[in-house]
Amino acid sequence: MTSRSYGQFCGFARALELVGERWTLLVVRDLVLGPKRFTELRRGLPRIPTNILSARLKELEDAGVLRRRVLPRPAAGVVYELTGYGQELEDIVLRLGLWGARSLGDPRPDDIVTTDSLILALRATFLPEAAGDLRAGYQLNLGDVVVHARIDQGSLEVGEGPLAGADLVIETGPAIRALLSGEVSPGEAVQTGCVRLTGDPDLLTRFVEAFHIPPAPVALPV
Amino acid sequence: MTSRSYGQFCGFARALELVGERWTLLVVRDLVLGPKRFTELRRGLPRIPTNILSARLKELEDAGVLRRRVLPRPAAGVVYELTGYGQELEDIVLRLGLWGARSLGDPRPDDIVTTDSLILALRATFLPEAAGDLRAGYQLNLGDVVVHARIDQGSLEVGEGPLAGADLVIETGPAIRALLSGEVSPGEAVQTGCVRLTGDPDLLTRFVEAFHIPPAPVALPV
DNA sequence: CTGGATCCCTCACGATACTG
DNA sequence: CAGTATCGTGAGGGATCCAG
Repeated sequence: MTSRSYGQFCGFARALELVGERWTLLVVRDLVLGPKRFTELRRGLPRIPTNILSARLKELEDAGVLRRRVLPRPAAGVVYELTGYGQELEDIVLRLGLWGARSLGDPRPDDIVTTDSLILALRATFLPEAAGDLRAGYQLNLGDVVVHARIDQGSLEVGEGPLAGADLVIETGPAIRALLSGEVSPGEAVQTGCVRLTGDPDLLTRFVEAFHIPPAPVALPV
Repeated sequence: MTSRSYGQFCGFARALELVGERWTLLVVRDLVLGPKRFTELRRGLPRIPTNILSARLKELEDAGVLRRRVLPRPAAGVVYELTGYGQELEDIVLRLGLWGARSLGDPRPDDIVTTDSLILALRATFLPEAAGDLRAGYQLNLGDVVVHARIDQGSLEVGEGPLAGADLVIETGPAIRALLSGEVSPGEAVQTGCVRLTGDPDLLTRFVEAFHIPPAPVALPV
């Protein structure tokens, strides 16, 4: 146990002791969007060994970051949900995600995209001021992950699944990153075929204004 | 190498791949305050094995977070300094530090306090609005770590070492945490002797208003 | 003296299998 | 569905050594 301590009386070191281990913050990331079952967490973190997930959940519970809740009937089972203390990590997770997105090159062969990470990414990249008075409903299909976003005068609501009556449906792939970072313009993206639209094409321009990843710091090796 | 990947095409997972390993963010923390030599970093992280420090520095350099710079004469040697990209972690580090400070109980037997972590802690806990129109110079002695802070109408400047002509010198120990979190009032702290003052005692009240740790979320086990 | 590299040992992590 | 049990491996820990 003592091996995990950094030996410093320091809030930051303490934070790393609580949530700094491998996988831990990814569990928090997925719980930011609401309570989840063990199996749902596994689905969002396909590479995590179940014993590690068990261990992380216990550690986070001990740390006061999440709460294990036994559901009453009829939905019997167990869910894990962030405590108030855990929820305060949301802003940090979003910021760190935005920071990391700038180093995100192209996906490696086995990289996956999860619904939760995409929803978080949209929330992290959203710029209310840049959205201006935009008022539109988008559906975003990234591979087989489908999410939707409703923008209404600087407010954003993102959710899982399709959006009936979306003003624009965007079908794309990993190119989404280059699009949001400005490396590829909306026009180019459509022309090269890495983005397909159904609906008003002008709304794509508004989309990339509203959701933005700052330019990559440098060209990075794989 | 592949073992370090989380297998997700996600900015947040990418961030954890870059700076999520053990010790990594503590290195960043110490570099936030300026370029440092290998040996200075060791001093701030007494428990880090030198091979791990070497490895982390290389990884951070590859990640574009820091730069290795060979100093010209007369101060020959090598310093490590954050790149612009690395500097953008400062705000995240401060926030995470403040979050973790709320779970900081009493120091464990071998816990140390470093100058850098104390300076960062003051910057993280500073509330410009709460400082109001305060204008004062403080010297804070925590054990044998000595730092000083100058507050001037919402602006803060913190540095290492004593402050000649300080309006108040605060000598204390781990009790500083309970003081900043409001668990102990300034009056109690002075009366119980866990804080000793030299200068205007009323300035201690202004101090704990200006630097504040939100209350602990729950009582936590050691 | 700074700035590491090298060695070995250990334990946490990770993969797989299995259970209430 | 929600985990526990088992076990191998590799990253971390700690001491030591070396080059400029």
